[in-house]
Amino acid sequence: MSSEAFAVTELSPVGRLPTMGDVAAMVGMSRQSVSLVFRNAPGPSPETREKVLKAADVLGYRPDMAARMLRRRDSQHIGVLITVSHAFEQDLIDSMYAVADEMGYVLMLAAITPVRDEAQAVGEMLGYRPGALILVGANVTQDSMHQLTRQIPVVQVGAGDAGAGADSVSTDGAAGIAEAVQHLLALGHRSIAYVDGGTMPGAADRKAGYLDTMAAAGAIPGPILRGDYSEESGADAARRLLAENRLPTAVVASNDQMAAGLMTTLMRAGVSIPEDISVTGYDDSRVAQLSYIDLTTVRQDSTELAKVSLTTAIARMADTHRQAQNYVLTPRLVVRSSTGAPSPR
Amino acid sequence: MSSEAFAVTELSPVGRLPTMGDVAAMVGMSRQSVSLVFRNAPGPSPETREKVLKAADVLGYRPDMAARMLRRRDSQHIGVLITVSHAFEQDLIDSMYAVADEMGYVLMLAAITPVRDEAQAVGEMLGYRPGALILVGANVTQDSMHQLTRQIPVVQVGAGDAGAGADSVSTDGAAGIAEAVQHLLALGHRSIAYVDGGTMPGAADRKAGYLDTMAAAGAIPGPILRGDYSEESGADAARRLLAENRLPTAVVASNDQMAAGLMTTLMRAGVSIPEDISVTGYDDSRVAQLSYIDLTTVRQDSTELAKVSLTTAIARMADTHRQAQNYVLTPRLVVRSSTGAPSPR
DNA sequence: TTGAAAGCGCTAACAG
DNA sequence: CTGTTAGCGCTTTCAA
Repeated sequence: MSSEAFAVTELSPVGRLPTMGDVAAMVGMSRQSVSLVFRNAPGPSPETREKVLKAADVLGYRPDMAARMLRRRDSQHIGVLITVSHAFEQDLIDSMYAVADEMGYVLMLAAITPVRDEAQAVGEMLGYRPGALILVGANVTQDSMHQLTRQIPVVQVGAGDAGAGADSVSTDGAAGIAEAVQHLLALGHRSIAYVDGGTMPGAADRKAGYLDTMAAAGAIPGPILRGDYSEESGADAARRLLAENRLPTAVVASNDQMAAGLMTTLMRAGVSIPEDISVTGYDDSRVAQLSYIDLTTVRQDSTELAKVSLTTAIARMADTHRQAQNYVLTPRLVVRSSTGAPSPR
Repeated sequence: MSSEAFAVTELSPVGRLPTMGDVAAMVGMSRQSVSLVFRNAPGPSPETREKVLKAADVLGYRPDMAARMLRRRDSQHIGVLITVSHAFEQDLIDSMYAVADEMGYVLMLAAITPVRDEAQAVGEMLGYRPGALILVGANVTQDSMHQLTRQIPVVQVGAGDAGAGADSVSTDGAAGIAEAVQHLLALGHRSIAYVDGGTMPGAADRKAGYLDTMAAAGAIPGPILRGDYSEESGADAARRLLAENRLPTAVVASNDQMAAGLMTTLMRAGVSIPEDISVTGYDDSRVAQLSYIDLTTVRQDSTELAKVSLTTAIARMADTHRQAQNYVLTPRLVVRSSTGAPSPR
């Protein structure tokens, strides 16, 4: 059996990958011992481990994940659903891979795109029987979520309390936006516009933070401009502001991408930032940190979000009967050059 | 498939997903018949198919991909490696999902991130034994590529001829940039700077297109600014231009993101586009199409790239002995408002 | 169209 | 540490 396997590997231009048996044969041991080595399970001595790993390296062996997934009782796989167009999620994924690796779990990615909605992505992911699902900034209805959580542990990240039996991890949007508004109020702004995120994840909380803080300070809120977390909707908001006869002295956008679109559009129209108008964002994603945006924003700690999401998912896999938890992390204002005192009118 | 992708009628808090046997039992048929239905294989009558699918829907059944992958002789899975931070790749993934679905193949995604290099992503992907690997804008050394192509068919997308036994699909970078340069020359520009992509995929070809076209027109090339396809490196290039005592009348950037960073930085410095300086990009990704960027750029047809990449991968899976092919698609200039005639000095 | 039997590569339980 | 036995959920082959 094993010698035949070697022959195949060497002759064909695209060789079939070796199996655990090939590795075992090479080091003169049983498949089971090799299995123990690759699972990091107790048993094999350090020398044995090294010998096995070396042989595997020579052969180019890697455990077959399909076989492993099929056989394992407890899934070590976690499905992650992402929207590829939101800057913040990229940072999150990065952190998630790191954390998952450290904890001995494997991440499987599925993308939600304009032509491929949540339901499709979820359905495909379920085919792999992951131990849990992590939804990053996904828009799932309460109904679908209910059905989903009956089948598999679900952790929703970055979109507030998920309800419907799902765990959730997010930052306190109301508190974050409140910090941004207070920062502007302290600088002396009273006329502060807001760019809303509509039905996007977390948008409702953030808007509430704006309204409450303005009210508490006795400032008149508005105008409130509609948006959808995209750069273009931020640019639209800017155009609507420019169409008014007078600009507010500051704008709070409910995410960085809209803030960037808004800022750049204002700049193109000859409006200086922060001299003529101050702008804040939310997320502290890559765009906020670009030198030519340099946006005062509310930082979500992506490493922490990733860590909490994964530990929650893993805890839930171990005990499927436990209550759904809602973790709310506290965001932090990061002041950059897009905000300043209002200039006298 | 139906809209009720998450349908299930299970009672336990997190129910085990049903198997093919459960579906078969429900409709009083054999597992094999159910299997035929789910594989869209000939045999079962239309009525049988419908009955089976309906039962599956009620139970919330989906075929176990791990089992399927393990047993199938010919893999229907294709691994796609992506860098999550390049705007153009997002469009590409979108198209790929659509094309793969249409052709009956399943895509598995793995992300290359700053903390997770190509080798790691490739290694993980190989564990799933996909039929082929598609590398989107990846940076793989000739050595690694050689080892890789010995194990599995590889298609490199968007980075020119891959060599080392890999198929490749890309657009003609030299021709594309040549079009951009000719467009500027026709407008009357003679002083045209270039923002290079360094070691990034496709950068060498694009640069050659710039140099050759300038030479052919008898124009003196330069300055050539180094970059790495990131917004920030475009911004850096802008700062370096601004530090000179006089600006060129036009800048050709080797991708859209650098063009965007450059444009915005120039605008912040009070330089008008296209009045003071014209700017072109490459890719026609989402950023180029933003209303406040509205960049003249070289369009890569992501749908076509996706289609050719997948058909190539699939052809190679069917016949592993066939020669590696290098497909070169012709890009097309898209003129927007970031270019115009040079203003008299 | 269906049924029976085999087996993909691995993990898991147990006795040595 | 090894060997044995079993089986995850599916596809495949062959025979009915």
